[in-house]
Order: sequence, then C-alpha cells, then structure tokens
Amino acid sequence: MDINCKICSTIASLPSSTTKKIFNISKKLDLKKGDFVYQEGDLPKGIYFVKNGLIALVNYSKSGEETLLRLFGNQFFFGHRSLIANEPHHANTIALRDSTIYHLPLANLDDLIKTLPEIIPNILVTLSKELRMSEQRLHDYHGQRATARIIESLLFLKCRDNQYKWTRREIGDFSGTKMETVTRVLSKLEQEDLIEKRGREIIVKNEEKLLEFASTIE
Amino acid sequence: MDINCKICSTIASLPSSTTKKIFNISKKLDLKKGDFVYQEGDLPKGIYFVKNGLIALVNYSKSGEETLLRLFGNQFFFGHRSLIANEPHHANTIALRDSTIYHLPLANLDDLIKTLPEIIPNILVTLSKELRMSEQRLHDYHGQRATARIIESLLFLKCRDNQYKWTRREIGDFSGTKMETVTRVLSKLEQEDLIEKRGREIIVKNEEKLLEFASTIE
DNA sequence: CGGCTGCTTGAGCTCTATCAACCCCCGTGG
DNA sequence: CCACGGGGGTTGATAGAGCTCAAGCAGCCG
Repeated sequence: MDINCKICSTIASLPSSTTKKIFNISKKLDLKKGDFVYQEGDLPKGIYFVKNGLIALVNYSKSGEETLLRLFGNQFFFGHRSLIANEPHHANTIALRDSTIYHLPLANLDDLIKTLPEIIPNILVTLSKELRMSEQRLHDYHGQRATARIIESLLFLKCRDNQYKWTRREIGDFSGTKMETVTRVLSKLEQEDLIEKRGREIIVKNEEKLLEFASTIE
Repeated sequence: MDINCKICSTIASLPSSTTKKIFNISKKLDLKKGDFVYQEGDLPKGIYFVKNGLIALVNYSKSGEETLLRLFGNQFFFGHRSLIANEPHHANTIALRDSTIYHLPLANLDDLIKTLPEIIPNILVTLSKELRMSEQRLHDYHGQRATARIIESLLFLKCRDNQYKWTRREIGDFSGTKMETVTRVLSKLEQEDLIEKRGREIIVKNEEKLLEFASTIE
C-alpha cells in the first residue's frame, strides 16, 4: 500500500474507537465473490464498512459495458455518497472476492449526523479525495491516451489490492478501454522491460519508469 | 435553470441567514473575465462564494489541452474540495465573465468547522452531488459516443448559464472532444431539426428529443 | 474597412474497437 | 492420470470514430 500513490490515497483512516463503535452498532454481512450489496436505482439504506475483502462500485450501460468507478478495501466505507446526496444509488457495488462487511442502517444525512457525528470530518475528506480522483481520471480521458490510462489503472488497482489477480477485463473497465487493448499495451510494456507477465499475473518491474513512460505519451 | 436537469443539480441552496453571514465575514473580490482565482498547485486559502458571475474549474495538460471540470454560477461556492482534502488545488479557477465573488479565508477543515459549522451539511451534499456528476461523465467516456457527450454537455452548460455564449471550444473542453467535432455534431443536430444555429448562438429547439437522440446512440 | 476570433468544411490519418481464431492455464470428472 | 471444458488471454485483420492539419468563411469590434 503505497502512501505516495497519488490516486490511491482516497481514504482517511478512522480512529480505532470509532471503528469499534461502528462494528458494535452495525450488522455483519458475509459476502461471496460476485454478490451485490446494492444496485443502481436502489434507495440508500445506510453506510457499509469493509472489515475484510474487496468491493467494487461498478456502472453498467445498456450495452453491457462496465465501468469501474471506485474500489473499497479493508477499512473503507461506502454507500455514503448516495445517502448524503439523498439520491438513488447511481451504480452497483459488487464483491470482487469473499468479503465481510458491516451495515449501519441510516435513513438520511440527519440520521448519520445524529448517529455518528465523529465520522463527519472523515467523510468530508474522503468525498473530497474521491472527487479529485474522479476528476483526474476525467481529464485523462481527453485525447486518446489509452496507454497512459492503462498504466495508471494498473498501478492503482495493484495499490488497492496487491493480492487480487486483476483480469485484463477489469483493467479495461477501470481505464475505459477494451480487454484486447489492455493485452496489447501490456505486451508493449513487457517489451520495454517495464513489466513482466508471469502466467496471468502482471509484475511491475519499475514503477518509477512506468509512470514516467505514461507521462511521456500524449 | 431547469431543476430537472439531472446533471445540473449539484448545488444545495443555503439559507439566506447563512449567506448573509458569509458575506459579512468575507472579502469581496471583483474579477474581470479571464482572471484566475487560484491555479493548479496553489495551496488552498479558504472558500469562495459567487455573488454574481460564472467561474470555471479547468484543468490544463502540458499539451495545452483543457478540461472543464466544474462550473460555479450565482450562489455557488468553490475551493472547498482542496481545503477539506488538505491538498494543493488540482485545477485552476478562471472567471468566464466579469464576476463578483467573496473570499472567506480559512486554514483548513478544522478552521472551517469552527468558523461556519452550519454550512457542513450543505458541503457534504454538494460534494456528493459533484462526485456523482463526475462519475457519470466518467462512465460516458467509455466507448466512443462523442455525440451523446456533446449533447449532454450542451444542455448542462446552457443550464448553468443560459446567457453566456458558450463557444465550440468550451463545449469540446467539457465533453472531451475537439472543436471541429463539436461543429460537425452541431451541424448534424441542426439537420435533424433538434437545434438551430443563429449566428454563433445555439438554440435548443427540443430538449426532450435531444436527450432521446443522445440515448439512442451507442 | 481591416483584423481578430471563432466557426466551418474537407482530406487524410491514427488509434482503438470489433470480429474472429486460437492458445494457455486450470479445475473437474471419468 | 488423462480428457475435456471453459474462462481468460493473445494475436491478427479490418473498420470506423474522431483527431489533425489546412484552408477558407462569418460574425463582431475598433
């Protein structure tokens, strides 16, 4: 977990007294890989905390295209955005692997402020960082720089979960490209000796050079 | 100002007592068109309120490419994200036309909570909506749907400021396309009798049909 | 009127999606 | 232990969307 990873640091850690309180007043949920927590259009029912696992916020279009919007690993919370905005969920949350999460049922923002006031500053910071990250990605989409986006996505995903075996499809869903493009780019990067493919796994040989390579594109 | 514009509603209005207080403890700034309020990399110095005018949050890449990230019209505040995240500004704010804004100097989030606690719920809601909007745009970038993005951008920009004469370049900067593409798409839309070009101005003849047209793409 | 900025249009090119065939790895069951 | 099946990955050929470059036009201001 690289603290310096510019796009990775979207979480502000909670004091242990707060997490303890959260686990006390929440309901434990065991999820199998592929389980949905909520789906697009659902009304917000509270906030969820990841005790252990990996949850993805994913958007699907009619044509079946997926977009990986955010990822929640250990100690992350999610569901806060829709609850606060008082909007139906704009995307789906799905467990990428078996996970244990805690559900804190809340009706709305007032309820949140009443129940867990100590978390508000943390949520403010988290939302702010999530917004920056989203806008940075937005900027990256202008022009055609699939290679740069794929490199940054790869580093981000690895940063979020280094154990999980990210598929080419998932990297594509996050970077806004297709699986085949990811494959081609990875092959190019391997030729440049920046990464190494070991079976289906991708080994980043030189993160520095990789990022530099990404920045020299455009 | 269409309340139903799904991507336009990123502001929650403040009670007049709050705005009054804000104007009392802030410093008035008169901006000429093209003036910067802050630039990328600057450290946050507080929060800004738009009394009158139109401010854009813009990101530039080395190659000079611009991305319009957010827009702040009358009654909007900006600068909150970086202050709360305690990060240098990730983009520039520039006055699109002569504007009057108020600057409330603040050192950090604690300072904000101490000085103006009544605004916190509002900021939470605003950040949440800004995040949704950004992520919706992100999703729209997957695949090549320049036409749909241009239509939505056009409606959004008009929704934010109906007087201001948006240029093709600005529509491109917001939708992630080039000026020439915007021109071509607008010509196509005019042929479809969905809009009308009156000099440099763009008249939306049928917003409903326009959105429907956008959704039939992909 | 000139000049500037913004807009339009065309031709060509590049990048990436798409389609398709094939391979590799791994787990399962006979 | 091997056969087989399926999901993920690779690679090639092709097409199309949108960018780039370039030239010219239109609206607007001094």
